[in-house]
Amino acid sequence: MRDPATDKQEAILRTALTLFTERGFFGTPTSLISKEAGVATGTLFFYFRTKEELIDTLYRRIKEDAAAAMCRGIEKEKSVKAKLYRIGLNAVAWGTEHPEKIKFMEQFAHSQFVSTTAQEEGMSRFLFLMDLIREGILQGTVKDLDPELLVSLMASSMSGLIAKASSAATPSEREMIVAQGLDFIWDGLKA
Amino acid sequence: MRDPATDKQEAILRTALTLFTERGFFGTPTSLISKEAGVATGTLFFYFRTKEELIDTLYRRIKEDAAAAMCRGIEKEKSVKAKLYRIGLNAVAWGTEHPEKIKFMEQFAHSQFVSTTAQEEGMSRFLFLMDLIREGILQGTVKDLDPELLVSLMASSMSGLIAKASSAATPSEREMIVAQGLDFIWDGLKA
Amino acid sequence: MRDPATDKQEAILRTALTLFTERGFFGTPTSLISKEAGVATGTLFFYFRTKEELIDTLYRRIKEDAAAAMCRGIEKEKSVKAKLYRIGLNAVAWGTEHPEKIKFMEQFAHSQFVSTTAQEEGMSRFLFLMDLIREGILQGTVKDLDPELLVSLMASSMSGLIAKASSAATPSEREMIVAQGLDFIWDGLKA
Amino acid sequence: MRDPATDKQEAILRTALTLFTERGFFGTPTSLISKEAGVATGTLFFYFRTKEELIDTLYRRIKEDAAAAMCRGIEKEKSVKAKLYRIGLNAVAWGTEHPEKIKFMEQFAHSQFVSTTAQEEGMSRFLFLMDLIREGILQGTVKDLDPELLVSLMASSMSGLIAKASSAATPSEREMIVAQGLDFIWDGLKA
DNA sequence: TATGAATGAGGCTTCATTCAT
DNA sequence: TATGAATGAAGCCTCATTCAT
Repeated sequence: MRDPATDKQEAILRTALTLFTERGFFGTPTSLISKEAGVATGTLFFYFRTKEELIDTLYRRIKEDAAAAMCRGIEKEKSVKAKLYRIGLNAVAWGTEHPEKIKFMEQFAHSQFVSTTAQEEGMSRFLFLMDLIREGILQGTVKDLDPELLVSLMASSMSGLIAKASSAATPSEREMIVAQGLDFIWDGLKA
Repeated sequence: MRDPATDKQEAILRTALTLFTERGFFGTPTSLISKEAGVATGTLFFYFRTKEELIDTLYRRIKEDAAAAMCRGIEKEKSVKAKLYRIGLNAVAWGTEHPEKIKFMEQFAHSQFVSTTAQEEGMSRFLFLMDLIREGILQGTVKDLDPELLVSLMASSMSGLIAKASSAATPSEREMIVAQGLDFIWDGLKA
Repeated sequence: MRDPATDKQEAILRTALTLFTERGFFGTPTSLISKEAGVATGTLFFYFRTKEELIDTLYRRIKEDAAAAMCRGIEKEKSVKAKLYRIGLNAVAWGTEHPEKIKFMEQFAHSQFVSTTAQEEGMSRFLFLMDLIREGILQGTVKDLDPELLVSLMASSMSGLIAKASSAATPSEREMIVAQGLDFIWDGLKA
Repeated sequence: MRDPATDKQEAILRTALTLFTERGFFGTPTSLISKEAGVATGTLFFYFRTKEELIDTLYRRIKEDAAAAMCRGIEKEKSVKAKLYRIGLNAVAWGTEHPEKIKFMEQFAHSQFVSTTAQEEGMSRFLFLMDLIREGILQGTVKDLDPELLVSLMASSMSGLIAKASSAATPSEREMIVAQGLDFIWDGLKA
């Protein structure tokens, strides 16, 4: 069923993600990636022309994955508030399930190393958040401020919340942290 | 008048900060730092045994600087809310005045490259924030939640706010962003 | 016909031996070795992870070579005395034919630089000498002293003899030196 | 009573000897020597213009010391054999008392690093050995061979003997080793 | 005499990338 | 597609030596 060629590419991406989060972009030689992935050095460069391209590809995949995860079930919610809570819950769930991906994204965002094209492109995937905020403003449930500012504040608090939630000792403790954190954010947003 | 020995060390630190924020830790060879600082290669390693030690030293300096800047004038404020606003204003002011330092700190925080000793040590400088939140809880003006969580949420939103404020086109626009951002944070915190 | 990969490794070893004996371990940069061997810098480190590993490998090869050379034809000799003479002749012949190898071994033996693992391991190759001495003692033709002491004395005189023989002007002079040197050693050993 | 200046020079020489034998010439930076000797980096280069000059000076001192030690009491002995035994005993005694000096000499002798001037010059101090051998030949007690060869054989066996004697567990064991070793050498030399 | 900050050439090694097979 | 030997530029760091004080 599987294309064996694609399998190698996938193995490289999977291994790269693990190693990058464990050792950083610069602490991870491409030779190590190929060794751990069980392919030859040349194979990596057959699928990705440069190390940077490998990193970019990884970035796009993860961003896509994150966006998809956050939207899940959002259409079932009615109010803007409920939708934002759903997004928050999804985000935290995804973040705690894939801590390597979160770590990768953060490393990527703060590395001067990488081409900014991928960085900007990725932003577009979160435009639905902006739309949601705008909707809330129109309805009068969200503060009538610059939507960009609100999205930015929301996103940054969310990233702090995910970090905190990931370090929770038990699932129930995590749930409480998430609930309180989402309240913080909503109280900050609401009109 | 100046101690010439100290001058060279300072020149290295100053140059390193600029280059690290422009090109990243790994994009900045030590040879470039010494050249730009106007000293010999060996001189850098006379003052800092390794590149890592240079980065750590820079980190500690900046953290210290940031903590001092944030506390400025805090004793004049009476209420917890006023104190938090003052801290917020200070933080944003410092961040927009020293964008390289902000950039450096973020890069440092997300780099697997660097020893975590400096990282943990740095945290201790911000314990006063925790104390302030605790005071607010006791007074009933702040939500009665885990203070660590609140500090974490506050700090992360603040970092988003600083980024937004730094990109403001005019001072008056910046002021507005800051005011709105601090309202967001306070509304999230308040009981 | 030749494995081209092995050829490069051999070229490196051959060049390294020459340069090490001419200029010493520390007077020979790895960059010079690779240049003279006609390979890239990286190639040397592809075959030998460190300079030390290169030196160790060279040491083991030479030790092996020496041991093999010394044993040559020994089985044809009957008496212990004849065997010892044969070994002595072999040793001197090998030493004068490969002065670089002798020089390398001496430099290696007296360099704190190098791992002692290779050093000890090498000793095992000369256990047959000990056995021969023991046999002579049992037969009553060799002094009944600690065999280790006798081997040690024999080996050290032999190294002096090789040095002297190598500096002989003519082959016939060399033969005479060797004959006299072996007499010295045998007279020292015999009961 | 002591010239304080001379004290520093002596401290440097003493420290250098220790460090050189422990870590090798190349494993011992001059900076470490000065630090351990308790002087400034510049001071070392005030007394010795280069590192090489320091090593050479050390070499000459030790060679002188060794020659003096070996001759001790030789005039009391009558026969050539007795004199050679006395020299042998002296040599072993000196060698086991000053293992660092032996180690230093060997390292020096096999290092391409160092100027050969000092090396050759040092040889002259042992001409008395040659004279002694010549005397033995004239008397008919020593083999009538090239005296240079005999001295060379004797010297090299002696160095093996010293190594063996130094590793003796008890003084009485050492004495036995030395007696047997000197017998080996004399039996090799005698007519 | 003595100091130690400063120098800079040079050493070892790494690693992204290529290319013949 | 896949391999892995080979490349060589470039990085970090060492250390003998100098010189102003």
